[in-house]
Amino acid sequence: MIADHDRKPLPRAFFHRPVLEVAPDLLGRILVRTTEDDPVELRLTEVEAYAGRLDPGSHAYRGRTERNAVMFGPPGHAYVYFTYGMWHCLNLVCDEEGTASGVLLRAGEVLTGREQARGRRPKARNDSELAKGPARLATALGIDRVLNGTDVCADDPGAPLRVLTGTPAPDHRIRTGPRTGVGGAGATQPWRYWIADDPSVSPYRAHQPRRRRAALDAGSSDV
DNA sequence: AGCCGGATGCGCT
DNA sequence: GCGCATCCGGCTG
Repeated sequence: MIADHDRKPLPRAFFHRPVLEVAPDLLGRILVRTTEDDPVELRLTEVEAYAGRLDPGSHAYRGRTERNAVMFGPPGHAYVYFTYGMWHCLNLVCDEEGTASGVLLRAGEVLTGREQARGRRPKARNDSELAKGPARLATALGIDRVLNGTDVCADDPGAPLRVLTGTPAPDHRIRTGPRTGVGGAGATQPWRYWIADDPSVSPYRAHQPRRRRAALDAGSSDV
């Protein structure tokens, strides 16, 4: 259950701060996806910070392109990208306009609209798997590139995507560690944040450099 | 319970 | 062309 006084949208000023402040502060907040069907509401349990031009792990590291343009825009908007040929991931733009930082929403606990979420994620074996992982979260909420650039601070209760106040996670329940699947110079910063012992948090996976075909062929010398 | 490969499209070098 | 802010199924122990 979500109390009425926890249902206020986060003001744009919330996102108008350094990404390393915003990211942990998003834990425990409520993400609401509204469609023609029942809305799905989830409590954020895991996020990652991406620090734009300063961050080799960020899509914005090499500057502005058509794809990452939203990251350079005003805070409080959704940056949605398509990856691995089949998945979408959702980020929230932070900092000031012109500074391309964002927070990747990696996991959450579905609170309402479970039927909707389950319909979109038929392979989830239990409720805690509905949004365990960034692409699963986007799938469970029916998020795709159509929502790229959406204002998540809109006052309109019918807006497609909103972030509500919820109950922020207390500091002593927040854990930090390296970002999942990020390699190279971006791998060292502990910019992944999650709520301790929450069953919806995704397992950590280190970056896996894809071996090239030549290396694979050399490995199987007997044929 | 943990590792590995395939699926699959597109952005960027 | 390469590699990706991933997920899932199938394999091994």
